[in-house]
Amino acid sequence: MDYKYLSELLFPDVTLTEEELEAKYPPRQLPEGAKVTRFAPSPTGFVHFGGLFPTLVGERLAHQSGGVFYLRIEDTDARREVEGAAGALVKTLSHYGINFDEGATADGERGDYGPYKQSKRADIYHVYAKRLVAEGRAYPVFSTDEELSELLTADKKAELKSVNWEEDGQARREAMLARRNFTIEDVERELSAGHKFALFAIAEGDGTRKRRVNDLVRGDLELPENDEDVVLLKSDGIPTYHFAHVVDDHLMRTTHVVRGEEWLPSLPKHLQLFSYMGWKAPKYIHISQIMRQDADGSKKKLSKRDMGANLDDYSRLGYCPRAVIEYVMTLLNSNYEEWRAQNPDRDYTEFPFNVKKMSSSGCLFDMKKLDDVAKNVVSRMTADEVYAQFKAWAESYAPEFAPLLGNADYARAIISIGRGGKKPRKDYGTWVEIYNYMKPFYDGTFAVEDEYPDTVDRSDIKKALSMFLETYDKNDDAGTWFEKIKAICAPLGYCADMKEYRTAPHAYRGSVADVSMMIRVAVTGRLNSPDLYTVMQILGAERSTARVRDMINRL
RNA sequence: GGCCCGUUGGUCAAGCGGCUAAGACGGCGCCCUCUCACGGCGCAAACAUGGGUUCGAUUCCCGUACGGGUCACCA
Repeated sequence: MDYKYLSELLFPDVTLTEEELEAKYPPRQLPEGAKVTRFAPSPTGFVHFGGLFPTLVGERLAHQSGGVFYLRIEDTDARREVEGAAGALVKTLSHYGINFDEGATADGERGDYGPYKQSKRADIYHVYAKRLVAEGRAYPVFSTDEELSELLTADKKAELKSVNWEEDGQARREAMLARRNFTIEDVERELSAGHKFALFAIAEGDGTRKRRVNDLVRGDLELPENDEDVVLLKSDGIPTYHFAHVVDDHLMRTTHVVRGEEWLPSLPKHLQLFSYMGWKAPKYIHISQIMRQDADGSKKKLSKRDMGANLDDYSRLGYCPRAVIEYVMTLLNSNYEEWRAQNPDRDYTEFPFNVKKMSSSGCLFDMKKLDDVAKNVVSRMTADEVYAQFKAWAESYAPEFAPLLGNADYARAIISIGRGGKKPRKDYGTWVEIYNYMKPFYDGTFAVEDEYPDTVDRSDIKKALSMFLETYDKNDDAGTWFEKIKAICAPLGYCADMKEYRTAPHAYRGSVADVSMMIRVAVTGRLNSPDLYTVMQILGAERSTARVRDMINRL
């Protein structure tokens, strides 16, 4: 068959040449060892938590080495595209401090290796598609519009639960061989009938033979050679992921492809295409999926509906971006926590990220661990930082509370409790938690949420609160303030000394802890609170005593 | 079902032929203590399994089991 003629028949409009493209997208001038990586999402929705892994790896690899991190939008499937998803993606990632050097950014394209949207690169793909046809390595498959729409709607074969794999495989092999069988006349006839064609690459591999391929995290792998014809171009002329990946990552001079492990099975296809093209394949890093624990205890891929799957969930729940990043870093590099312990105040970008320290087994998403990481992150922040971020959060998620934060000094005083020093307190890790923490400090949100335990005598409470009011002096320091509380104990038959009380609890009606509790509930409305003295200092004498008086009247 | 990847405490994980098998989260206990925390100290808790190789296997090889992925004109 005259493949050259066939290629002209199929791609009469190709005017670009490979030489021109190579000249337009020359090898990048970068320092030795600089890595070029990309985030290449399909704009089908929100940014998935699982997607943050490869993204962060790519970003670190590039920026740590003085390389380039770019964004390429893989919008080759128009049916699944979600309007505005690409923009939202960039925005969310930027919120997490992940920024692109080039690509389809929010304000248009940036960089010399574009276009960065695959839908705008059709003419580029066609240059190479044409060449493969001319070399006898790719062939067209025609289908009528009816057949096509049938294909497009019969989307998921997986829905056919009981697929007979053996028959299916046999049928596909036969279909494949049948498709390769055609004449030039067939093509001319189909073309003149106005039928569209998909372009397939001929698989020259032997599926029974293994080939050693390398993955930077997994090491050497034994993968079978590809023996399945791959779709290069769909009937609409747009490439599939496989072809686009090969062409784009070559032309954009990607050095390292970081992607989910679900791509591992199709790696032989990609390697084969690189070899057909005569290009050097990039290095690959396949990342394991993030799993979640199912109700029955089994592991499941973190899916879209799961809590915590959508990155924007974390904003709503009040996790600051740095906490989420920090958590991801601990999952990505096993020695990260150790490094963090030694460098509590360094930015995570200073951590020497190492591909070799990455785990190759999938991990379970652990909310508890995230919470702990978040507490650590927030505890190391300055009061100003916490104030600014919390306020921003409140404006979107707690609008009724946000105005109360107008008094910055007051809010900062609350936030400053236990902050600073070598071992800052870890009272809250999310803005939701700090919101709850702060409520008692504002009359607008103060409420008696906890009742006194039934075991406590009401008249004792009344007496204690009255005595407290009589002796309270706002000018007392913490020591004398507490001495006065102790002084209340004896007349009521409570023990002022905890040690002593523990030795003989039945000798007393209660202890100074109980008396403190009575005051605590009156002042904060809760059984638990930060240090009571400090709370009252922040609230001010007037408000504190007023709340105590209210409580006395309530009882 | 074929192919591929994986398997150290409940979770994340160190380990890379010889260790009482780290550490972190969580759990539990004790201490500190005006509460809750924070902090300190401690406890329980693991090499999936069967064969090899070896003087010696968590570590190397093979099988089995289990988990995951994948088999689209989706990515």
